[in-house]
Amino acid sequence: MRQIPEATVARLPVYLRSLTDLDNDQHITISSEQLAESVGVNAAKVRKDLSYLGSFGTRGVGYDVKFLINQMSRALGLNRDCPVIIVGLGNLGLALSNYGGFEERGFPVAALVDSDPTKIGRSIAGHTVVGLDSLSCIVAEHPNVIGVITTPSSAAQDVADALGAAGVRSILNFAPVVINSPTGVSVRKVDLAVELQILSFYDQHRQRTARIPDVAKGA
Amino acid sequence: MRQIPEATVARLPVYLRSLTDLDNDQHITISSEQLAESVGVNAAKVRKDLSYLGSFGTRGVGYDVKFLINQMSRALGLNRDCPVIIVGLGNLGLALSNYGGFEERGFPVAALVDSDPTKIGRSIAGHTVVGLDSLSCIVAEHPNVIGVITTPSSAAQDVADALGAAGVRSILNFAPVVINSPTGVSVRKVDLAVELQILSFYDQHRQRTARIPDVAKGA
DNA sequence: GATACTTTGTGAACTTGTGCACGAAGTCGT
DNA sequence: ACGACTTCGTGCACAAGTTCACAAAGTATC
Repeated sequence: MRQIPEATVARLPVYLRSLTDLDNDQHITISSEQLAESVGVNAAKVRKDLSYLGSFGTRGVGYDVKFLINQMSRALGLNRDCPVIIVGLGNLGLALSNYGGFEERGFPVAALVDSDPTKIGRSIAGHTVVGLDSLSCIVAEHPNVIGVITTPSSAAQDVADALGAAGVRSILNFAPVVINSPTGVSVRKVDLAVELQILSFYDQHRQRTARIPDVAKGA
Repeated sequence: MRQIPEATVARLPVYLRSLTDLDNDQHITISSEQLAESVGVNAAKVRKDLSYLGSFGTRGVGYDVKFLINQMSRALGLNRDCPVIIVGLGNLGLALSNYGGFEERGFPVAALVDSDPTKIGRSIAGHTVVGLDSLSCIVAEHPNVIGVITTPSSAAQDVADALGAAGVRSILNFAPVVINSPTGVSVRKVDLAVELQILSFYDQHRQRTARIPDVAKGA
């Protein structure tokens, strides 16, 4: 099978969610047209994207919802155990630890980590906070774990390196700083201020340039 | 001045942060090469991006850091008052309300909104929760306010419509659902599960495809 | 002031992503 | 079984974004 384009990969999770909703609503099959409408893109794009996973559609009918969910989950690696470690228990880290959204969507919290000795040992949202030295242990137990960095910017690079050294292969970075990925580690960044600033830009320029670009790509 | 490409707009906030850091470190000027390194992109791209704002560099020297910060802030509309309204005080909404990161980065919280009568009137992080009917009042006081949706998916579209009707022109949506933008409103989406799923994909495919794409574009 | 050096700004090639349009392949009704 | 109809899969042209490469424009030194 050919290499899946980056733009397509970024859309697969969005399709997957729509499909899950449709499955819950008892839909058996769906056409590219319908799926396209529900995620807000072009139907041809949907078909092209899905075709990278294989030829799963039936002409004249559409795609089997359950089957597609299965294939897509497999492609995204969601049939494995996919826990997260939250590193940095400041405001945002605490918030995310108490936010149940991770587990709910198939990414259970494996551990909470902080370097502050006064925080280590505390219990937060059912987890006992451990130190950075416990990383390798955690990774040994959860080989596919994803590191979530919610430390201050100044600590982010060091934490990323520590995660990499401990064998973590994927990092989601909330610290507002560009991280130099350790070798073999992929990093994605989420930055709320950046999102707000982009919105601010388009708001300020709205008057002169009527067009408001579709900004779905922001995650 | 010509229309600024979308991809460039998404990078401006990242440049701005690097420049702010550099300014704090007493740097007076910076070359495109250095700035490129600090945000992890190609130097030519930096120059082209900055050239959309105007010809602010000096050949043989580079860019004046403070001047560039100024121009960029103006372009992003950050010299205005840019508050946010958080709508939906479930787990994530509460988390973000208590997270101080918004104000810290120039986006003070103007109000907390929920539709649940048992939540209205409560005080959270120094703000009294109000109902959806108060939206127009808030917008009247804060014309450039950005709506942050942290409701369950099922309520997101209705809230977006209510925000649009109240005069909000920018929305940041955390609900894992595609919103149909009310006319004249720009919407950006942040979805943590999507980010994790993308990471999961590349992790699973790492073995066979050595290349790990640089995923900086994720916000 | 002339020469060597640095760095910008941008035209042009190249890569990636999008959308159309249409043949292929299936279903459905008769 | 056959024709009408639906929908997929994909080749192709076009648009957007990236990178290269180099002239232009400045600084620094002697």
